Amino acid sequence: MATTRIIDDDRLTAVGLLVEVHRGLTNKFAARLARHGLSENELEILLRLGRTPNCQLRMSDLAAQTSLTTSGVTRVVDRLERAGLVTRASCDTDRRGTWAVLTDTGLERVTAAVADHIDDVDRWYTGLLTPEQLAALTEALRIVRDTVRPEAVAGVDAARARPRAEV
Amino acid sequence: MATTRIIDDDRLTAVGLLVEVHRGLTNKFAARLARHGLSENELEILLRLGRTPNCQLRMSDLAAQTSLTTSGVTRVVDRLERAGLVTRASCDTDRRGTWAVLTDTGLERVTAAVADHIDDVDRWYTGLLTPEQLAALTEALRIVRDTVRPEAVAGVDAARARPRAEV
DNA sequence: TAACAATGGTTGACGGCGCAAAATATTGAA
DNA sequence: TTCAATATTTTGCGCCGTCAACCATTGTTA
Repeated sequence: MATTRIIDDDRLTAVGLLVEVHRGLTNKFAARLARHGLSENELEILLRLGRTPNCQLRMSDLAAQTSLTTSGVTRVVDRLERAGLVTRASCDTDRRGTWAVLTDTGLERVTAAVADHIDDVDRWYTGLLTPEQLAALTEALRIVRDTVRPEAVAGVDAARARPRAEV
Repeated sequence: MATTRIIDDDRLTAVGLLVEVHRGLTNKFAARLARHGLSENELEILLRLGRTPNCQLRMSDLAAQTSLTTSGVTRVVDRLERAGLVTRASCDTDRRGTWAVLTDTGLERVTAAVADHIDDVDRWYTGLLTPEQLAALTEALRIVRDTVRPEAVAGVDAARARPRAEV
């Protein structure tokens, strides 16, 4: 029982803060997203598709970008397809592959959802900080991201949906 | 299908970064925690208990601090109890209430786990930044945390396990 | 004191996601 | 050609945590 003091450490509270902020934001965002019938993961997938020239991406690319498992992506896309926001198309050049393709209604839906979402982001996150604070935050996060999740860095740009870049 | 341009926004990438970092860190941490037989949530609960003078906290307090549901806390504590790291004790002053009490082996376990964990935190997070960068990051996060999750601010300090602070 | 709302905690049903094993397609080598 | 090794996606199973319904206790109001 005695007194314990190992457990208070600055580094620990630093991550703690990050985790708390993440959870807090997630909760704040969830409500409005739900009004659009979307979860955070679903929004992210739709976004990634929407950022692409042809509005399509291969399942494995989605998995790489989102740090969902491929199986996770399968299920999310299942739901989105059932909702009519995405369709699957088989890949001509490699018949193992599958494209997830954003439908027109999918594009409309994500556009509307994102508009609202950005309001929330501004309200609960970026809008709370001075430009300098935000810049510093972003810079620090980018440094951590680059070493903790290097695939994603490549992923964002290398996600050219057209001829399917070899990895 | 057409060309899409709605979807690129600085604010969006700012949250995206936060989410990516969180996921990345979570993944990095999970491996070593698993070697201690703990999940992130389990570690957090043990930590909160360990920080307390009597190594005990009420279920509802744990829920408030961790932003798990009360039912979530019930199940985590179930597991921890099954593992012998925590016991439940009924509360004399309010017989609805239940204390979660850290056992001696629980304290040992969390101490060992935290030591390793801090290494990871330093390696993948705090150690990557200059003191100034870390300070700026922490400050910005704290601002966001305070508005996004005000309960937690009170919670951390008001978590005096002794006579049970009224909320 | 009786009646009833409010609080603390647990339970059952359920959904989301990961892991590992399938199913299918591709590539390379003998 | 044929067979092994590899790559892409899906599926079976199980864990974890939420939601809503529930029981027990406490506080309040009359």
